[in-house]
Amino acid sequence: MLNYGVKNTNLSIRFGLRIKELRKSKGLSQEDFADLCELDRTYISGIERGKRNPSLNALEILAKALNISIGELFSNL
Amino acid sequence: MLNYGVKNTNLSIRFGLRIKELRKSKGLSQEDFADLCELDRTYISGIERGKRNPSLNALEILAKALNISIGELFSNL
DNA sequence: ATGTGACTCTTAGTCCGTG
DNA sequence: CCACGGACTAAGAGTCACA
Repeated sequence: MLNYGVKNTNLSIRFGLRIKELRKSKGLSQEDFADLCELDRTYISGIERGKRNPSLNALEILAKALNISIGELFSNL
Repeated sequence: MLNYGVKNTNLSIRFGLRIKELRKSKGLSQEDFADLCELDRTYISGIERGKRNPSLNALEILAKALNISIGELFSNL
């Protein structure tokens, strides 16, 4: 895999912004959203800031909490 | 995160089949495809068998090698 | 309400091989 | 050409105290 040790890749940044936008459109705080996902608040924060590289499993959890498909997580990306 | 230690989740199985289908539609062997992705042959094999839980970064690599968007990886899923 | 560094534990992903 | 395993290193999951 390329990009060893590099956080803040373009994709993770754009993905984080997308999650933030989707979360806000539901009127949820990071904490509310984290509870919905049964994930830690700081983990959500890390994703939204592009500091995390979530797994397929995590994507599924995020999508379910937002009531959209995984594919839709990547619309406008 | 729930589902510790559980491989073979429904999603990873379906996703693996989707990757396999997309790879074959390009007439590529697992090894050819792995080389294209600059990923390990056994890792691709694991993904297709639903034994792996690829990261967002890995999804991007797979999508690029297949010349489709990440969202399209999840069409018909 | 959120950002952030640092931490432990587990997994992602590699590299060697076999049938 | 592919499924599958063992052993390994780098990175992700998940959490905390503090700003």
